[in-house]
Amino acid sequence: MTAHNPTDVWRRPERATVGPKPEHSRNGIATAALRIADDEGLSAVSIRRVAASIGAGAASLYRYVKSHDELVELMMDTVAGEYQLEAAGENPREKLLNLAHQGRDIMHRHPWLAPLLLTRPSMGPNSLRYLEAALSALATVDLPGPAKLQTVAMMSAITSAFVQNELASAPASGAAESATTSRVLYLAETLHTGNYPHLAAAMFGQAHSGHSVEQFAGIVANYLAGAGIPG
Amino acid sequence: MTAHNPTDVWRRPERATVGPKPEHSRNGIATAALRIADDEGLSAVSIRRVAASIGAGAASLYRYVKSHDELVELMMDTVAGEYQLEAAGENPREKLLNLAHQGRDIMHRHPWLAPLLLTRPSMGPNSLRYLEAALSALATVDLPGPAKLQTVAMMSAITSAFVQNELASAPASGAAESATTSRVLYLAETLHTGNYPHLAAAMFGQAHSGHSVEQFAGIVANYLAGAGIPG
DNA sequence: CGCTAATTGCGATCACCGTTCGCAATTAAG
DNA sequence: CTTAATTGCGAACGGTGATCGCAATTAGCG
Repeated sequence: MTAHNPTDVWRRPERATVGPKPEHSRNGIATAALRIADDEGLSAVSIRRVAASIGAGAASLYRYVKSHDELVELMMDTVAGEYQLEAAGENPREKLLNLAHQGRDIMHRHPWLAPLLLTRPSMGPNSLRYLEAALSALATVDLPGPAKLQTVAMMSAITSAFVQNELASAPASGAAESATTSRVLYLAETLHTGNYPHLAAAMFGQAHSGHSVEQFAGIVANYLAGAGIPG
Repeated sequence: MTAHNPTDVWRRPERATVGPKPEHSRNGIATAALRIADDEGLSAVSIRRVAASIGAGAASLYRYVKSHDELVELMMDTVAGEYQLEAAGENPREKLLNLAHQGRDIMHRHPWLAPLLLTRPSMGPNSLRYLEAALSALATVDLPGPAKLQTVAMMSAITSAFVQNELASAPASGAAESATTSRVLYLAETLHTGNYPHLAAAMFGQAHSGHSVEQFAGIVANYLAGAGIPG
């Protein structure tokens, strides 16, 4: 019956008024989880693993976090704190573009982030501060509130999707290498059958022209312009 | 050492040349898994659950599918078969828009799809046919192959992200209801603190103006126009 | 000060999960 | 008819998220 929501973490006080001093903190736990995710991927972030990495018992983590999803929520909000929100630009479009570039950098630093952002909303204080900053950049724009919200959401989605493409086609390291080559091999086989002629033609074109950053800037800027954000 | 790739399903023959007749088929398994996912969500699609639903032992499923990921791959390709690829439009932009609308409909029929499409590539025959059709719509467009590919990928990502927004803000049914109201409640609390003024203002604007379909069409059309797809 | 009530850490345990193994039964090919 | 490959599957392994109950700790109150 109690289908807990991950965002409930933010409604609970971090520290109780009575009882023994907690030996750990949300921040410490989030940082530990973050390091594991950066090093070994999100799937390595299990309750037991994180608990062990800070020298705690598995069940103890549940004093700080009510579910695994809440742990992830903590992680997401922690990295959302990496934004430099005061950074700005000449006009609304430039300001948003600035945020988008920062988002791309953050997702490159934390490869597990992009899928999460595409999959679930994050509502921690840092995430809300980011949203607030993005909307603040649109303060002078004459658009209904929900439209502004949607524009920002769409920009974030585009950013995440783009980064995920980048990461997927990046040089696979170690164990993931065989997986990637296996996929490429299968694709090569399939394309040689003669079905999918347009696909075959498209993939044999010259590799991406220009740098990835510029492509990204172009796509986002173009989207914002079309959405009515002045620049 | 053997880090299996989900796309390996498509390299194995469905049926062996010798041995007893299989009692099931990839299609039957995919259909059963699909029904479960539609009814109870993707998390209900476990090997044991699917096996039981077709009257098979858990270990038997591994004769058809080498991993849970391959099962998901089967599901994704099955729903990719719901596209009507011969449907068209007057110009490239209209043709792609047509595909985007179909994609949106499919994701509405199968709420578990959008997150998957945003998260992993699908390379089954039906998925490739879809890609081929989309690229075929761009045959007359003067753009390098990789750019066409990226445009299609971006359009799909935008579609998935948009649908996920739609589904998230849709009337939550049953058990998910409490989760949604809990989130709204937390948001209301937080906005009343006075921080996040722009956020508060944006959320109190009139609800989405116009129908969702039209917003979707506008966003996609605008993106395609900016990407240089003639219409 | 001492008592009470709340809170912490956590070992043990539960219900699942994906996956592997070994074996009996079935079948096409030589 | 024999042989070799393939199927179905019960049993088991290691791992997961989550819960429970208990001993230890602590703030606030009388």
